[in-house]
Amino acid sequence: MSSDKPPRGSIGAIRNPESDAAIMAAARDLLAEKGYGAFTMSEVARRAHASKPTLYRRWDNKAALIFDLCMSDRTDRLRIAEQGNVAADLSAQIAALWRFWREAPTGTALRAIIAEAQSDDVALQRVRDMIAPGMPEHARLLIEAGIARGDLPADFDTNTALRLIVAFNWLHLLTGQIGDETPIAPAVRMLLR
Amino acid sequence: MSSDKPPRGSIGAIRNPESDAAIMAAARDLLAEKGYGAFTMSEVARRAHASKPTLYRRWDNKAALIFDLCMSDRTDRLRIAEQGNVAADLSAQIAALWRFWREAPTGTALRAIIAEAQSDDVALQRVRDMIAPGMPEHARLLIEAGIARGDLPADFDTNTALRLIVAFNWLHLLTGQIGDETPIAPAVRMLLR
Amino acid sequence: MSSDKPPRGSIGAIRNPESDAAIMAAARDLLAEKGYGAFTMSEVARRAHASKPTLYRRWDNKAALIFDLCMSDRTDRLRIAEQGNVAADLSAQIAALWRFWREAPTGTALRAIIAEAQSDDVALQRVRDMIAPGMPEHARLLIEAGIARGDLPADFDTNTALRLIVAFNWLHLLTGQIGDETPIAPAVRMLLR
Amino acid sequence: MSSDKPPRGSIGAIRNPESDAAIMAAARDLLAEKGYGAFTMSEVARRAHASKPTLYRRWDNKAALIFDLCMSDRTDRLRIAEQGNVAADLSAQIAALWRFWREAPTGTALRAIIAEAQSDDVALQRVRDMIAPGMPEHARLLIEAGIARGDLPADFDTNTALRLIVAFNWLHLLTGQIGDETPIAPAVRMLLR
DNA sequence: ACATAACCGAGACGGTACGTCCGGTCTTGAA
DNA sequence: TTCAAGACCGGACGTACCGTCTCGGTTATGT
Repeated sequence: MSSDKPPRGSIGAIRNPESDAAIMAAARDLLAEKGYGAFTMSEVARRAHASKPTLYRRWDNKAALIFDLCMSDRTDRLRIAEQGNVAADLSAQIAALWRFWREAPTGTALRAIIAEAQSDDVALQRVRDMIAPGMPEHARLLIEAGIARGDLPADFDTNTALRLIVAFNWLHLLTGQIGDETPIAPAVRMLLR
Repeated sequence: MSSDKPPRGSIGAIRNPESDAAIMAAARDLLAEKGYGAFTMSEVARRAHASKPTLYRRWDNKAALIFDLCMSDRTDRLRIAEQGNVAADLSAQIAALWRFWREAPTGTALRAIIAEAQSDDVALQRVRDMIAPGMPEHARLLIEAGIARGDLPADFDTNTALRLIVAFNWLHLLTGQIGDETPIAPAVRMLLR
Repeated sequence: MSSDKPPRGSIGAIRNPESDAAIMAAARDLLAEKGYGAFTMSEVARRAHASKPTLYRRWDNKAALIFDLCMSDRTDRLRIAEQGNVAADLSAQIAALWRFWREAPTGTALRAIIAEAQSDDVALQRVRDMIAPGMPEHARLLIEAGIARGDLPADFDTNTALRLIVAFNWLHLLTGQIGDETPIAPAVRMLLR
Repeated sequence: MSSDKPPRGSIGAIRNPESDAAIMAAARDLLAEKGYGAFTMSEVARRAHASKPTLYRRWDNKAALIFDLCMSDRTDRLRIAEQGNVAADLSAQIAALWRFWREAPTGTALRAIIAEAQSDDVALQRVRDMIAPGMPEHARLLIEAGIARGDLPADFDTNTALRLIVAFNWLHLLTGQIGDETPIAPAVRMLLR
């Protein structure tokens, strides 16, 4: 899964894009297999058949790499079959996100980057940018569709709702409680009235 | 602030209770002054004029100490002058909590323990216990008073609301955004209808 | 050769003298087996069942360790059976030194430390101290005995002779030519008249 | 001093002879300015507006470049006004050599190549060749003139004397003590009787 | 009165990750 | 075919922190 035996080597004076991919893949695998506690730059380098300087040429530090890992594979499996019911759709989407976090290592990566941000100001800023107003776009689109449809009042406070949704997701992620999806529906119901 | 100059020394075959306090104080100060990134067991020991074994005799590891720090000074300044308006009271209480987190190092400690919990299962369990159903008791009392008063419907989903409040607080804490209290009121309004 | 399996561990708040010995032994072995090019602090640590911080607690850097290695086992096998002939005795002594340098890793260590001194001012100063006036004491004693005996004139310039002897030894050491002892006698003859 | 701003670029299928000179000049300057510790192939390339492959196309490795540096500018300023007194002439010549080593970076280069030779067999062989019998030619000529003149006995052991002179020079060079010329005269006196 | 036992501060220890540095090789695209 | 530029691997460097361990000493308790 993480082995193209011969090291890639340089392809000239520009960075080898293969390396980026190999490193990211190795990092993803490592995070998935061993978790954040065993996530080591040296081990990532070893698995990617890369060298530590190559890693640090591309990412300032461990936190930056994990952040990229976080960002790299979002917005994929989060497409849901919308049914025109805001509450149901939003619940389904959150459940899909939780499922995604459980299956891909993205959930673990996000936990890691949030942890890292508690002692690294640069990482903190990046995390802040992740939750800018209107930010979980998928959710915003659902809500806006609901408003357009008239299911939600025209003056619905979308940004506040979105922020509460993010907060709700993070809380469950950070406490390792994204396995049980039953809390989702009541929360969504409360937010939408 | 962290100096009772003469080292305490032993008081015999039982543990010196002064040490606990001195260590906690040193830990609190260190966290307040330098933040979680510079929070080191060795430095805590040095400041407390204690030794590392003394620390580890009382706390299993760094996470346990930080957790204790978190728990030690809660539920103090969170008394607010209730006015009988659930939304206003709840907002005031959340604002008071944020203020408390800003002023005391408790906020930093909570951030630290959440970070620690991302790679330490024992810490994770402790964090989970912190947010058990009905858990921010102060808030629960306010909501229950509102239900009793009739301001909130009898079937109001208190636990879900509480969880959303916790999530909302954590999100702002973990992203270093507890300085601006304006998001509080809209969020509370959304939760209470 | 370098294995007392159980790691030594700390003996309290003072440094474990066993560690010093174990590290020095490991360093000596490594230098003898693999040479200066493969002499690595990590490898020394590994062989000594010590940790890198333990090495660096005792020696500022690689150069300091090698220097100690140099100094640790001098003036041992250099006792020769004096015959009362200054030239013969001095030649024998130099030959004994070359033999010592060949057999013990001290020769390699000295080569290493001289090399290191070319890019490390602290090491340079240490090397300078090694060759302070009157410094190869064994040789000085032989010459002084010769003066006392009347074999050498009373105004014999001992320090200059000593310095030339050191220079001669170094030249052959640094060029890997301490195996052939034939150049010794003519040189000594020239120095003593 | 090390800047011909426009990079030279290729002149086609043959090697650009300008590069050799530019690289040597850059290397010389770097060695003179920052010393051996900061002497880096990358830095030489940067200063010479050359690339590392260009360096390695012409020199096998760092040691080879430094060696060339050593050899490139010898036997220039070492002409002295001979006075027909072997001791005086030899002393003057050694002093001139030391001055040369101090002023040109050749002294530093020689220190560097000797250091390099301690962990590189090829460099070691080159260094050995530098001190082949009869090798510091300037000094040999002076001594041979002295013999011819009758100042030195016909059976004077020139090679041994030369070797001791080289050794003496190296010792002072390697210990950074070529600034004080007072030790020269006594040493020469001892070697010539 | 004295021995015991648990405490204490100090700090060294093994282990291991971090992020940096340099030597020598490789590839591109231009000349 | 050469060139400049610069990315690449490999691996050593020296630092930091965690949690453990031992020392030498102090103090309350048990005899």
